[in-house]
Amino acid sequence: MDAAARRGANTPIRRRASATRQRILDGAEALFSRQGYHAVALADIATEAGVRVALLHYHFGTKDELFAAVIERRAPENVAGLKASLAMALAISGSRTERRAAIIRAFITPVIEKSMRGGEGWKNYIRLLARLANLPQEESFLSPYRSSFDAIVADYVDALRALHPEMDGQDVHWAFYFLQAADTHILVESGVLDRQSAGTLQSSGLDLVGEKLVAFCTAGFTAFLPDQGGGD
Amino acid sequence: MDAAARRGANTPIRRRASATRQRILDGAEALFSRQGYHAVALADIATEAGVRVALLHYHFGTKDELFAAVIERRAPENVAGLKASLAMALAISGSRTERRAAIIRAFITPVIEKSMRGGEGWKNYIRLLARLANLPQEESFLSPYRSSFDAIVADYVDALRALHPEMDGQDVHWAFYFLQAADTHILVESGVLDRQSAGTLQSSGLDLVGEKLVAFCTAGFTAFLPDQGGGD
DNA sequence: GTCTATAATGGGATAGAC
DNA sequence: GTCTATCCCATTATAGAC
Repeated sequence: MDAAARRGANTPIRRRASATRQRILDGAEALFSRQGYHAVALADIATEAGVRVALLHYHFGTKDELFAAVIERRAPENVAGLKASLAMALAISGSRTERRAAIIRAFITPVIEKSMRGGEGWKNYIRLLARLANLPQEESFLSPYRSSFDAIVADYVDALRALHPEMDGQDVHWAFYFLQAADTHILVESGVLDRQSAGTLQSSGLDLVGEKLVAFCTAGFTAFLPDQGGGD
Repeated sequence: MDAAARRGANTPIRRRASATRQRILDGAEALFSRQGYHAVALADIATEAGVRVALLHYHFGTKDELFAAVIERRAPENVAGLKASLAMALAISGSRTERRAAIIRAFITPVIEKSMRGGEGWKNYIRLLARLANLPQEESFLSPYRSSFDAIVADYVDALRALHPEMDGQDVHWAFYFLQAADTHILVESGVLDRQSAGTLQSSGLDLVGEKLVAFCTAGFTAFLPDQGGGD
């Protein structure tokens, strides 16, 4: 039986099944990202997706496995986006400060881009990842995703080290760590900024937040440059 | 009946009750900080505290109320520490960069101090607060604590504004927002740095992390200073 | 693939004895 | 104040009809 024959026989069912799977993943993604793993019941997800609870088990197995499926669905595209973004940034010329800013921007903006203009699903996915990044070591969900993400982070750190050979290698790690820390926090949209600025600033306007963060972090790196006099 | 008589009659019982309450709070604090609200069962807390589940209800009511009690126990001391720390920082003289660093350090170090040298309870408490700070707006636990914390943050922002009148007022908010974002992340001890640096750096050594973060953020603020040429 | 029905356990909360 | 016993609802997961 060749591919065409197989598809001819199975397409209608496969289509519907696949659509159902996507809707379940969408619902799970939305709820997990807003309430966290433990606060969400499978019944909630089923309602959100407009299906019966038994279907979740049929398509994905246990709750843990469904969660993992949510994480893994968009992971490759997300990592690929970061990889491509870094490659483009490395092609940019200019002063070292400009090139440093380009690398940092290349890390921050693709994720914001997906969150702001990738549709509701991406927005939820990014928030979910950011949430997970803010969990203590003890809670180790998403183990599979971590390795590929850490690998791409290593590429960014290497790029910054190559740009600043005069900088202590460990300090580059520290700086990038703080960058990531701030980045993951803003992507959760905790609302602290909105409250503390009494509404004059909005943390949900991620485009602006991202640009401000790039500026802040680019300047932050200068803390670890040797000769930075910085007097006044 | 005067205070002495009342105490004379009730002290033994009150003592024991109070000790029990503290042990329950300690256990709840430890588990909530490591696993989050929803992942922790009252039975877990009871076991951790070495008491029966019914006692949790007797002393604190519902699970929500127990959680609130955990937050509120150390909140006043924590806020008072930040307030005192800011006052001391404002008395420091030096260059504007030095004074900016002093204010930033005054925000970061007292919390680290409590986490590192305040005993296991404080360590757990700080991690719990940091966890909560990384939650989306939707999940609004700790509402009572927030207002007092936001008030002290406002004091820090005001101090930085006074120090840098040439800086756009909103940019000061942005910078302090990023500072807080990075700070809350490191206090969770997510372990990302440890993984990404292959163990050569440890995010659990909060004293060092704090000093690096102060340096990074102090430099980060210069992004929003008007005339910063920063060429190379 | 999707449904109904149900098993099996877990978890928050209360009553009442001591 | 602390204990035992228990209620009752929520939740995960499976079995089997369609």
